[in-house]
Amino acid sequence: MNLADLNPEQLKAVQKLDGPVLVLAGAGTGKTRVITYRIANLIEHGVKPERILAVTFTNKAADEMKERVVQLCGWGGNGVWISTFHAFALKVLRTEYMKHSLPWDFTIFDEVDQKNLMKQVLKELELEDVIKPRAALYYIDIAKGNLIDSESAEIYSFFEMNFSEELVRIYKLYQKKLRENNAKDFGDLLLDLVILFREKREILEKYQNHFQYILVDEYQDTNYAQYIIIKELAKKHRNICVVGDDDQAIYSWRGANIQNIRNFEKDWKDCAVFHLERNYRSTQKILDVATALISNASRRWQKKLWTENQTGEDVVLGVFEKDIDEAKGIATEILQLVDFGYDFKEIAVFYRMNSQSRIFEEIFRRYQIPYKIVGGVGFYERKEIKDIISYLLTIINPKDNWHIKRVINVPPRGIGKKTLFQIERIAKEKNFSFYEALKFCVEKDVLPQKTTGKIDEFINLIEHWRDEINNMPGFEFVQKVLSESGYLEMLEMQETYEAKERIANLQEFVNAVRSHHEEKGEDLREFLYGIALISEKDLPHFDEEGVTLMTLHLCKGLEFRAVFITGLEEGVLPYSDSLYDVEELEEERRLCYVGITRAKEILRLSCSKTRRLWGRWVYNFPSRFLKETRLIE
DNA sequence: ACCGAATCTGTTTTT
DNA sequence: CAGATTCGGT
Repeated sequence: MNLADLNPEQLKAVQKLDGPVLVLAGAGTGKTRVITYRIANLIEHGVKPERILAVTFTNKAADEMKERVVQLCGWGGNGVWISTFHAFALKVLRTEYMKHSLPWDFTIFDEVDQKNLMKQVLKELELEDVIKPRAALYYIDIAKGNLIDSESAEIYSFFEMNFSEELVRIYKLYQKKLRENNAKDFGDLLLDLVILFREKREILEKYQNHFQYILVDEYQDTNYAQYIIIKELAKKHRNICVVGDDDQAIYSWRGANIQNIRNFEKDWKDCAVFHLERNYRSTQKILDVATALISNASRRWQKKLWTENQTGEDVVLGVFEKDIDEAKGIATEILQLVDFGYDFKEIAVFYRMNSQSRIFEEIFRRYQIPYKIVGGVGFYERKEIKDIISYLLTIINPKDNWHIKRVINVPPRGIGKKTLFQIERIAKEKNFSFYEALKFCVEKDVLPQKTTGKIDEFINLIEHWRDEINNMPGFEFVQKVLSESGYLEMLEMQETYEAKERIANLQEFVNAVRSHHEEKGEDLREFLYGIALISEKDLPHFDEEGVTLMTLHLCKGLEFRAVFITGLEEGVLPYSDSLYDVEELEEERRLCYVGITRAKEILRLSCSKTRRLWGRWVYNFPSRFLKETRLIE
């Protein structure tokens, strides 16, 4: 580590090791550098790496941080606890549950699982016409983020709306079903950690004592639960350093509370505050546009970003007739940039919603521009991937009543709806797990002979895999399950383009298992138990050549030499639902600001007069943000 | 039990 | 427009 790499403000933030520290870091001001150097500095001052905790929001940020810390401090850097909030919570919950003989082997439900479960809940309560699964899940997630569990007294006043009674019932049944499936959702991870800390003081104290130094990245995006977790953990040593930028708060819809960072100075009275305002990333002209836009935001910390970088190219606005023209225009410009010596992977295209990516895919293929889409339908959300994961979870966890139902008839084994219903009934009556009920059916011969035979075959298959799982490396085992289950065969028979794609995806999954094993030393079990926390962003895109396509939300924390921000229209950016809500509009502006500040040299904004949205042609006005940046009128 | 066709529905952003 | 769901024929 060389402290000469830092500017005066950065240096101060890195050297003030003890006590609460707030670092207000504007976009591109070397935030990550401050965090990593701080960690390195702590270690140099004799702090044991394992007594430092650094929390981030995405796995990608965590991995990057880890890498840079190791670069700075060598092998010792590996000991630092660097992880996302959710991964941290998961790790503590598993460890402590195991120690206290609580069910530690729960699975984590992803969005699709959550929605399916919620559908069941609503059906059972006959509330399908009252509220949609998505909406119900949203309210529950917000409740969890505010530490309102389904049994607490405040729950009634928390849901203050005309269907709060129903919501409470929904919440309770949803939690009951999660428990029955030995599962937790994302919100539970944080909520249950707080509950654990509250119920077992000695556990909290153990972690309080253990972590001498705590760092939090993107603090402006923390929700109440995360805020409490950090506050409690830091109570003992009071060495807490948070880094953030209220101008880049874009997750309020997920329960993030911008006040957490705005109130930090009140929470920690004697805290030191450092402002990072020197931007190292963008040209002056890009910064001017960003500043012009964000100066329209209210109640912000006054920051004045400055740079000694070059003036740079003008920021250009492109106005197009149709969305397809926009895509073509951008494609043309990308090819020009490449002629100028830019590399495809130094260029990014941002948009508000995933659905906008389609048209770029189409045009880029036509123009022979290599591209990679980040996000969208996540790799781990694809049907075939969820299927193989379900097989594996069924194999390693006999109590899993959820995933086994997903795979029992995929490929078709002649075990249909009626049979399933019977088995569920038996499971409920006898208080068996689904798997136990299956075995029971075979032993007692309660079902038609034909079906019994089919079920027996399935059980034998599972048992066989359970015997074999420890006899070979994880990726080989996955391959084995794929072929012995008949899943691969089923796809191969289809001989369609789509089926081929699916087979390729499964192959990629096998590779992912292998690389996780080789790089992180994780065994198959660990990999599976954490899989719901892995996002598309972490897939090995690596040196893949190509223009990056992604949503504005995903671009935070990244930078590119050239950036295109598309769809700057009223109703798209800002998004239509936010047009009449001041707070939401502010967040849309910040979202746009985040996108702009990713650009190092070239920034192009664009809008289209009409575009096909949800199957219809819609006519939009240019975004108000364009006026605010003074690029029009 | 299975498959394909017809019909319905719901549309942001994500750990 | 695409995905999920339902329905009807085998």
